[in-house]
Amino acid sequence: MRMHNPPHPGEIIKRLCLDPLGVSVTEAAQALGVSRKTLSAILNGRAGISPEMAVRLSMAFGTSAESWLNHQTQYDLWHAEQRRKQLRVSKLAV
Amino acid sequence: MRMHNPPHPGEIIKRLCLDPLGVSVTEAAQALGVSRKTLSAILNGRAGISPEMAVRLSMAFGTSAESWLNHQTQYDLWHAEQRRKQLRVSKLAV
DNA sequence: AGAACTGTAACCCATTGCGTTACGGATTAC
DNA sequence: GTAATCCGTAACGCAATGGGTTACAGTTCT
Repeated sequence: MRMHNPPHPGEIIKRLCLDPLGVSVTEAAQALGVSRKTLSAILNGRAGISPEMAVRLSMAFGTSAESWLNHQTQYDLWHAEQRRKQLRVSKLAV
Repeated sequence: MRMHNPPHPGEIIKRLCLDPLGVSVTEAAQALGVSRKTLSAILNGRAGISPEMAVRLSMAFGTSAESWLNHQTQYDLWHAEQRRKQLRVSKLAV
């Protein structure tokens, strides 16, 4: 289990895609075919990357959709793990 | 991109966890701390594995939460990829 | 027959992804 | 100094989804 809070995938999109290309949020949103608000929410960690958005990212930036979704999974999982102790679950197997 | 429709994670839970242990859906739901309906929906592919459920599964079956979430990610991604052609996205990078 | 297990429909609730519209702040251009 | 951009974000609405409870029908086992 990861010790440190992983960055939300939005930071990664900004650092690895938008910044290097010098693309504005507005331009990127138009290219992705989503509203500026939707992309902004992702970039600022107020929304996650949906499966469809992962495919859009792969199409616009020539990356793998899987990697984006994995970033999101790792992020979600870390937060879920933080609440592990609050879950009352009995063991069914060793 | 995977060619064949991957099984929904519910099938995997049933085949790898419930069946080998001879645990009923009712028993497993109680152990997991969720309603029978919730587990049934997952097992029959009418619901996905949420991050919290992945942690529950890892607690009950001694498996890794990450693997369960990855199964779900692969499943979701495959279905999103099926609609890739319907997405109008412009390329921003080579 | 009776008990246990299962799938599932009908509701309710909270969350979340996405859209549009609109506003205020910051930055840049003229 | 004024106008144009760009950006974050609040306020709505809509649809989907995870989860709970209750309830009914169909199996299977005792």
